[in-house]
Amino acid sequence: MLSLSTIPQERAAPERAWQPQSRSAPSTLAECFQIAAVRRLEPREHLFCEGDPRTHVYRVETGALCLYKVMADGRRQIVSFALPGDLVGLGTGLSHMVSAQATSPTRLRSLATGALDQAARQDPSLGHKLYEALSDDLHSACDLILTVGQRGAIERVAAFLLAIGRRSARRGQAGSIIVLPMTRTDIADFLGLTIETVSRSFTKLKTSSVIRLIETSVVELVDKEALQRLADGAEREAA
Amino acid sequence: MLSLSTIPQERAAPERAWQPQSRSAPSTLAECFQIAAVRRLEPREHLFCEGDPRTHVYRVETGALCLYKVMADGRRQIVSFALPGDLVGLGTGLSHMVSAQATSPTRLRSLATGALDQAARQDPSLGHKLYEALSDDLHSACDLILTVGQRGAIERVAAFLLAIGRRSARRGQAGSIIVLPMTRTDIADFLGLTIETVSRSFTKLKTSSVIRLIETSVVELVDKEALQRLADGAEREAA
DNA sequence: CGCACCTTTGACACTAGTCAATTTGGGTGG
DNA sequence: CCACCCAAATTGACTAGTGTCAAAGGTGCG
Repeated sequence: MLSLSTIPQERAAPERAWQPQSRSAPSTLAECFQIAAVRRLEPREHLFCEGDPRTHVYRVETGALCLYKVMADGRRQIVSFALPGDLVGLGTGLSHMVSAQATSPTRLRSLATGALDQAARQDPSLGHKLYEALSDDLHSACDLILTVGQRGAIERVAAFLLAIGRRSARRGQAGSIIVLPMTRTDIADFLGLTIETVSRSFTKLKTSSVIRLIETSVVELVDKEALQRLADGAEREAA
Repeated sequence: MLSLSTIPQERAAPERAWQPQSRSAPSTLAECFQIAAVRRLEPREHLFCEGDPRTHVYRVETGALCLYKVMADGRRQIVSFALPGDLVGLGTGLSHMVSAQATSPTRLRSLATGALDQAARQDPSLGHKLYEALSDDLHSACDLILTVGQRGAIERVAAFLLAIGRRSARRGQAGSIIVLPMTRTDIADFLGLTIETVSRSFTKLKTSSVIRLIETSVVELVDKEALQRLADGAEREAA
């Protein structure tokens, strides 16, 4: 990460795209996005839908998006949550393979795929950064496959809370209090459960004093070790 | 990653690695692997385990691998099957994020990551191919998340058979007869089901004449449209 | 203040998991 | 060639964990 001290901050409305502040082409990912246009989304507003042409790559500044797929009969599976710092829209297809919708008020920056590709051609290390970001996405996807394929309801919720906790920690939010910038429905569609089961799982974790519900979307992870044990499936007769 | 210009040969078969047929550095992915060392794996033999240092990238020639993660208590989730033509071991981490095990007699070629990275630096289009392969893996992972998170047992098996069918078609195996180079246990661990449930689902599909079991691992997809409807969740009161 | 929407809680149904027995298939040795 | 053996697959009976349906709180906004 580089110093953000001198970065031109965008303010509210006009959101001009960029002014060529220096003649040198941007070479780092951070520099690319510093000159990128800002966009705001209201909760439930879509950034793009599955099948739409893939025109831009986005970086979440604040708020959160969910990336999801839907089946013909309406069942929805959220494949990942994009939180501040995350890139959205990577990949090589001509069209998006998932839909992207804000789950809370969200600010993000957008960069035309063409511009990014060109910058990557000029600077291979930038290309590597994109490769790395995609690799991280795949890593997260594998973790979710494990969770959804093997864990029971409480295990899934425990794993989810720990994962969100780790991500906020990596963004500097120390401490054991985490904010969930999404509804129970979103969590359910992410974990492959129903809202009722998610709600019941929260209640059980609360009752057993492993977590504390400060608000419905603000959770204190009181006992992370216990949460980890639950996520790993203690409570079984061991294998 | 260091340069392993003299690629480590696996013992066993003669299978000489390469004869420098031309002095020009290989530039396409296919060329890179044509000069790569061959390796053979027996069923159940591991190529690498989760956490092992990531030293090589592999391409499956014949046979099949499963890539999986295991939980502390032994539950296993297969994250993908690598079939002929597929690349294994991509990504940027220092160590593998999954284990890789042959599910049938398998022949593959291995390329040191350092050599591949170097080749990619010389030819950006090769780097793009790797990026594309990783993007495809992510795409497949998302499909599996949808399957495991939202579909019922028969829906999962139907979707699995169709996916395998599409993949063999892409490799030139036309027709509706597919070979499953893995056990029922592997299929179960891939779909997040038990072997009993997988077996019962096969039986139901067979009974309703949607598939025909030529051998336990050779299936004829008699009615692909019906299979697709099943995978999409017809049989529900529509949403 | 009251209306929506989200969340929580309860009662019941049903899918898939568990446990157990049987059948099938492939390989080995007499 | 056949008998046997082991592993994998199938089938059955029963159970547990989630989903479904329904209703009752909470919370925020107009």
